[in-house]
Amino acid sequence: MKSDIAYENDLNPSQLEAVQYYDSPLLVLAGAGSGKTRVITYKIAYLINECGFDPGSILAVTFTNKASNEMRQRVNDLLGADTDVWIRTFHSTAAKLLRVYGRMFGVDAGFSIIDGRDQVSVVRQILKKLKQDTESHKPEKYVALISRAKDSLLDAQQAGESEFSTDPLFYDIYRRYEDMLKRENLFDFGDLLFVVVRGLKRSPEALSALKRRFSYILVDEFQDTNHSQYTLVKLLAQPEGNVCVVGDDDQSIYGFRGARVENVLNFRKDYKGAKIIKLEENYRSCQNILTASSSVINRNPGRLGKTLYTKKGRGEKLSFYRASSDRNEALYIAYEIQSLILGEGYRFSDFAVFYRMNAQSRVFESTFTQAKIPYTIVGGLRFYEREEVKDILSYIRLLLNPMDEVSLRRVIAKPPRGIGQRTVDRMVDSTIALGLPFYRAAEEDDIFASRGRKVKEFIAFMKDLEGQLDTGTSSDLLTKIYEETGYPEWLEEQRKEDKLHNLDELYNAVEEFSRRNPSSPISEFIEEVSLNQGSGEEGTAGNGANNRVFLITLHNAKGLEFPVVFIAGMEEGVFPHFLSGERPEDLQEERRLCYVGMTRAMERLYFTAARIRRLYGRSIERGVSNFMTEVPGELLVCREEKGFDSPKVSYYDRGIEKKRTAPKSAVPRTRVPVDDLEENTRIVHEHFGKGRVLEVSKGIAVIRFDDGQVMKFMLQYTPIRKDNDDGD
DNA sequence: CCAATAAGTGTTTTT
DNA sequence: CACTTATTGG
Repeated sequence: MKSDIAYENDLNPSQLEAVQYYDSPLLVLAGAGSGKTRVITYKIAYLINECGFDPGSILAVTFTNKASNEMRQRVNDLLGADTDVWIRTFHSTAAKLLRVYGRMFGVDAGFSIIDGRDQVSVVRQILKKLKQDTESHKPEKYVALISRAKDSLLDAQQAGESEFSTDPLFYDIYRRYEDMLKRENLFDFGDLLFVVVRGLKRSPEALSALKRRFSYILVDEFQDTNHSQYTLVKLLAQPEGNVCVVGDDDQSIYGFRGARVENVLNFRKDYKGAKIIKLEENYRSCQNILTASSSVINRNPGRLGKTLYTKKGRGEKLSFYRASSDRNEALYIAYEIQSLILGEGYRFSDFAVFYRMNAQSRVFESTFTQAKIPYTIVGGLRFYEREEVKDILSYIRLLLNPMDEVSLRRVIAKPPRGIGQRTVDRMVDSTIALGLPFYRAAEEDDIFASRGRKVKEFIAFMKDLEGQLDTGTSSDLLTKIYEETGYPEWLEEQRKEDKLHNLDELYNAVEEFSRRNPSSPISEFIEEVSLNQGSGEEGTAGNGANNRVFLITLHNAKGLEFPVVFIAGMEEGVFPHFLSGERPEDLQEERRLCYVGMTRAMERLYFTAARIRRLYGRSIERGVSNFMTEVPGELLVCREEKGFDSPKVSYYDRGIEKKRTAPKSAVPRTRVPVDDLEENTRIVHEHFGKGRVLEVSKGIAVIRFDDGQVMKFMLQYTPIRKDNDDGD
């Protein structure tokens, strides 16, 4: 196929240089919105079309599945066909290598992958065995330590030798954790990379095999690489230098999971003759947004420093709104979205709401549902992490890997079948002692028999299901599991409609998978969902397939862009998060996160805060985030919520002391008095205060508020009423 | 020894 | 609020 890509036309001079350069290792310092994905995708096309690289020998790594899917799509569009280029996340690259070259790496390629919550339950198990209370020794803390050790390529012994932690208990826990995972052929996320890197270091054959396999390597979001990821790239790309990394030190936001910005800063030292190209023209944001975000990020010391510029106009000023409560913060955003749609012709999909914590999404979900604003939640409690979905998947995992104690413990009492903790402990002990999967061990050890019929029944039906594993389709197997476990009936008894619905969704997902990959075993489905944690049907509401507002954490927002962005929860303690307050580098990472959020916005950028926020069942009053003071005042329009009666306290929050609060539904209550609105009527809007009606037609009112703002509202959904001040 | 219920508690970000 | 552990009744 002849190449007809207009490189010179489609790319600016720096981008073009980055695409065409391949004489030595290349570091592209790409500012926010400077077209870095464009560079990577065009470079892949260029390598194939102009330099004669075999597509299958190019490896392009990203951090999220979302990013890799998008990149594949764009490469396919450029090349006009489905490409063989390896476009994968780091973890999926490592998993694939281990599945294919398991023997070379000395691992059993039938391993299962466990997620963070499984890790916690393993550590909890270990702490129990060690008779340590989980109050003072939090499992999560040890999981984090273990993960960081693996990121740093330290096993339990090496961690001990290098005094990785000051907690002496840690090494014992880590060692037991390793033993258990090994015994059960389980890999956590950190293992995937750790085992590959260790294998490459130990085995020159493996290393040279992979070097032959991959002739060029591209890495996206290089500032987010941890030590093991950095080492993997280095092993594959040194000394040949066939590598291009793209990153932005200002967007490093994953320090908490071991990312090292220094990897960007040190690239030139580690790769001899490395070329550095900066991309500084921003194609995304208006000048005001760019200026404001630069002003924020400038507070951070030790940056490489870039000067971003744009040819776009100044655009609107940024806006800050402080609501009285989290609920009213969400309402404000809902009205603002409706107003911009009516007044400026935006669509729902032009908007995104960013927040620091997943817990903040709930209030937006309920408020948007009420306001009839369709939304999509990205991240949060993902589909494949939901209890009922994980339970069913665990049955499959247990069938695929009968040594998997984590899955066994998960499913054994779901639904309850008369087998408890104590019996499982015995089953597991026996399994360990005999080194056999539990349903083989049952034949060797009458401990199982002594527990009577219940255990035998469980084993019998698991054996039966095992027999079904290789016969029939994946969806047949799922049907069988639904039938034999009685899980759906169990949910039905408890009236868990949502959960039942999720099992239907799961069935659809499996069926869809079978259709897409007719010859693939169900293990590949499990692999996909284990690594692709973000995919699947997310929580959605409203109709219209793609025209939805995005609700998303700041971390997940990286790499995306939206015409209008709301950054919610701009409160000290929420953002920056109070746990990041201790060390200055943590605060700097929060600031980079703020920068990432701000630079997603193309045309309009709003900050919002709540004076009082309900979180973890408590209502707490908080001050405004210090980040707000870092946005230049002349670029920011600030407003505070105005209530119906009092300028400060809203109506909704009178019952902060856990007394009953105002009626749940704001919509019907506010609809009443507006029917007779006409031109020139004085009104009060719950959030924007007093104003005058300029125009009313088809249920939409145009209002000029006393502070000069003109906004449009759908009367049906807006808390507005006639101003009766004169009368009283 | 199992399973349902009550009480208590900690509060981030993700592959 | 959501999730873990302690308790009690079977």
